[in-house]
Amino acid sequence: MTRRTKQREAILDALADAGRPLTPIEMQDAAESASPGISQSTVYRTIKLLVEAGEAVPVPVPGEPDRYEHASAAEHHHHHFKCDACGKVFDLEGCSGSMKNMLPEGFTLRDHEIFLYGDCPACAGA
Amino acid sequence: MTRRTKQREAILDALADAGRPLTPIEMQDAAESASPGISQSTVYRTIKLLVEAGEAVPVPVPGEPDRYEHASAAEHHHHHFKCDACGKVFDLEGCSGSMKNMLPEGFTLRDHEIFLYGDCPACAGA
DNA sequence: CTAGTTGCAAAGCATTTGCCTGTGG
DNA sequence: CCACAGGCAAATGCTTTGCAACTAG
Repeated sequence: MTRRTKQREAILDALADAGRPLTPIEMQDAAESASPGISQSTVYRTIKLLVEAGEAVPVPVPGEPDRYEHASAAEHHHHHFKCDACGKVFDLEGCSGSMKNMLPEGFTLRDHEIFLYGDCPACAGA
Repeated sequence: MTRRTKQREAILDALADAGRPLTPIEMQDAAESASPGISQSTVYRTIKLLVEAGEAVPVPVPGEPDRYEHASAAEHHHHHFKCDACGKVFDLEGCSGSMKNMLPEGFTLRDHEIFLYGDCPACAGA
């Protein structure tokens, strides 16, 4: 039912190698060398499959299309950083703690998402 | 150059009255009674104008289209809560503090965004 | 073999833009 | 008056889907 094809390997490898969340376009570019001519439909379909299979995790980015990261990155609670200059999203370790003190009366808390913005080392240096 | 029309008043009033960030669709619905037949183009064009004029502020929601809130709500630093059940976004007071401890070596911090998820009082009660 | 996969092109959505009519000042 | 605004519809940009050809197992 889940067949092993070079397109799927290319996409999963791209995610694993990147070490950071990728957009569908970035995945397609990264997969292009391992599987030339790979189509966008395949990229999107494969993303959906990988997410359902738990091998990839969607990373919602405020105001932008979702990115996706390899499941191994999602094993621990973490957040993300987006570079103002190059637009890349990076993983951040840790979490500043509970958000409960921000919650008004009557609301229940299930999860939270934190995004930091600034410059990544490569761009800050330039 | 900025003409006062009933469509623009309807949209600005909708934002002011809502007291929480609205999607373009929600704005159109809310403006419908004050300005029947208002078109989507007008809603989007007006949003853009209001944002440029500083009367409305975009609220980026992870994985979803932007919402917008009235400028008065953005005068102080705050974050947002999204209800899992009804999908509405609410303003939250305060901020749990600095995020600098999450930042790896070499990154610079400009801003941050926090989103909490759970149930709002209306939905949690039901 | 043959059901799962792929590529292409068309279809969907949300948002933007062009164009011509309408109207605020 | 007449330049700014509004409504409609076509155009975008991103993502999904239908379909016929292809291929892994």
